[in-house]
Parts: sequence; C-alpha cells; structure tokens
Amino acid sequence: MAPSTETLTAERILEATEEVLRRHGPAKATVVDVARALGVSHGSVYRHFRTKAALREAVTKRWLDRTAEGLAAFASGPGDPEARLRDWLRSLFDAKRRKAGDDPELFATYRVLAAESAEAVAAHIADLIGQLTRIVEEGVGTGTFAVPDPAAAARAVFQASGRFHDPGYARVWTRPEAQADFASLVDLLVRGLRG
Amino acid sequence: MAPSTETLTAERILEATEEVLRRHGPAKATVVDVARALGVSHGSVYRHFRTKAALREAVTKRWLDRTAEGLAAFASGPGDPEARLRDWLRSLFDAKRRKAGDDPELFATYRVLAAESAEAVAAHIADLIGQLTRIVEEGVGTGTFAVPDPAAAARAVFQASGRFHDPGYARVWTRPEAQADFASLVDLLVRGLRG
DNA sequence: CAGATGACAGATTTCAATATTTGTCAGCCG
DNA sequence: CGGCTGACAAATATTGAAATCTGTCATCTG
Repeated sequence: MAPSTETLTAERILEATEEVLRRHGPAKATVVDVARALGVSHGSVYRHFRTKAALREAVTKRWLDRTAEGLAAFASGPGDPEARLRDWLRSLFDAKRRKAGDDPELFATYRVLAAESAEAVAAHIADLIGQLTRIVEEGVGTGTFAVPDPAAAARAVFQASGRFHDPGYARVWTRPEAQADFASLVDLLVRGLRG
Repeated sequence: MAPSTETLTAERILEATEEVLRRHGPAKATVVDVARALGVSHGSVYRHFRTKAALREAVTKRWLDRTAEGLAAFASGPGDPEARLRDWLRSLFDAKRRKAGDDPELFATYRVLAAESAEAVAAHIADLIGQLTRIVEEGVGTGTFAVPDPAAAARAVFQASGRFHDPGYARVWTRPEAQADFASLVDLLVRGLRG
C-alpha cells in the first residue's frame, strides 16, 4: 500500500488493522502487514501499541463499543418498558444474526478476537446488562414489571437469552425454528418479569 | 494389555474405548490402541463398528444416555411440579458442574466427542426437553403453571438455562456469582411459567 | 464356516528443519 | 529533539518427509 504523508496516529493504525484482519483473517494478520498497509516500518506501530495483543484488543474494544451504541437507543428511548425490552432483545438478536449471516468470515474473525480479550468482553457485557437494568428498573417504576431485584433480573434476562446473542450459538441462528424459539423465550421472560 | 479368552462383543469394545479415551484423550486415542487393549487385531474392531467415527459415536451415546437417566427420576417422580422443575434444573447443573470440576480432562474429551456427533446430541437434547415438557404439562394440569403451549415453554426453559448446562459455558460454572445467577434465572423462569 | 488376522493403500499425523514474526533498540533524519 | 527505521534475538509458524493410522480384504484357524 502507498505510504502516506499524514501523521501516524493510533486511530489510523486501528483502521489499517481492521482492514488487514478483514483481508487476511485473525491467524495470518501480522503487525508487519499493518505497517506495510500504512507505508511505515513495523517499529512505528510498536510506538503506539506495546504489543500485538494490545493492538488487537483495541480493535476489539472499538467493535464492541459500536455494537453497544446501536442498542443504547432502545435502552433509554421513550415508550412502554415491556415493548422496549422486547425491541432491545430483538434488535440484539437481529444485529448478531445479520452480522453472522452477511459476512461469516469477518464474524469468525471477531469471534477469535473476542476470545483473546476476555476483559474487554466482560466490560461490554456489563454495559449491556446495565442497559437492561435501566429498562427493568423503569418497568418496575411504572408497575409493568414486579421483581424484587431489577439488577439481578436484568442479569438473568441477559443470560437466559444467551442462545440468541452469544456468538457461540451462531450456527443455530439460521435454523427454521430459531424465530419461534426466540419468541417463546421472550414471552416467558417477560411473563417472569411481570411477576 | 493382556489378551482375553472372552468373546469380543460391541459392549467390551465400547468399554475398552472409554478407557483408551480416558488415558490418551480424544486426539490420540486410536482404533489400534483399542484393539491392543483388548488383545485383538484392529481388524476385529472393524467387524463390530464400520468406522472409527461410528465407534466414537456409540461411546458418546452411552455417555449421554447415562446422563439423561439420572434426571428421569425428577421428571416423573411424585410431588409438586414447580419443586420438581427446580430440582431437575438444579440436578442437571450440579451434575454438569461436578463432572467438569472433578475430571476436567475427561469432560473435555466428551466435549470433543459430542461435537463430533451432532445427531446423538440432538436426540439427547430432545430427550431432556421431553422430560421438561412432562413436568410443565403436569404443572398446567395442577394449575401451578399457566402457559398456552407447554412444549414450547419447556423448550424455552431448556434453552434459557443453557448457560448452566451447555458444556460451552463450563468455565463460568465455578465463578463465585454462578450460584446466585442460577437462582435468579430459575426464579425468573418459574415466575414466567406461573403466568 | 464364522470370526479373527495382518498386509496393504491411501489418508492423516508427527516432527524437525526452515522461515516468518514479534518485540527491542541503537542510530538516523527532518 | 521526537519520531521513524531496520537489524537483530527469541518466539512462533510453516513445511515436507517420515511415521502412523484408518479401513479393506484375501487368507487363515478353531
């Protein structure tokens, strides 16, 4: 790739790394590839990221943050908490299924990256459960829901719906019964929250 | 291993195969090892199992069947359906956690075997969901539960509790919060079934 | 003759040599 | 000087030749 006159920033390195990962996959994407894509020596990349692992983790964080952003709208939007909970869960399921279906290789790549960055994933999950907690708390406030511990209930809802957002289950998302299974699960969980 | 004068049966081969898998792990357990353990030539093993895959699948089936047996008691035992449902879920979680904790290598071995025999696993899961369906149906009969479709609800309960029985989650079973998370989830599901 | 054997071909795995990559750092350049 | 370079050692990955394994079958044996 042609060298650039622009300043070398962490941001530019992250973009180039995403591109290299998309092209070569997680196993063959090297720091040298990233440097080549930017037209610099690999030593320069190490000036911005201490290790290859740190670079990959930064890419993973960006990706997880983008995912969480798309859901925040449902978490704090207006409207009935029960409907918002349903929308939030459906939106999460749809987004995951779309990503896994549209570009399986890229999805697999991010699966590998996520497995490497347990800490970033834990933070992301805490973020999502936080969004759910706000919905459940509001539902308790309006009387829609009746649970003793909204945070624990939100956690349970997130874990119970794992089959429809945990990447480990990606292969079942396209099965014909997935849609009905998802509907049954959401109904059961919502009834549980109503108390 | 010493040769035996006993007749070579499928059963004896399966026992020897389990032993070889326990000793060598799934990657290094060969048909020749099994034959050697029985004091016969590997050709004789192929008289009882067409392929190595078929042999492994038979071992997997035995193991899955033993697991399902232990739960059947709760499925059809006497007593309150809600309590039986709770006992069934707890028993499944405890059994899995015990196996994963007591002998992680053997657990990992069976995880590999199960991944190879999708069909046998699907049958096993159908069996378990069948047990759950019977409990839910009985609960609907006694008025404890109120769901429109007991089979769909049982399916949802099984999938919702995946985090506490799916081997893919084994690494979270020993976390300190697992116990509380399990309790929250079961409470939520039971409330959902009560309608 | 039913069941076991072991030689065999092709597929798969292992292992050691070879090549690449990671991460460092002394020195270069604007 | 501040940032970039590229030579380098150690760690990791790739390769391909040798060894092992899978599955078959003609032959043997009780």
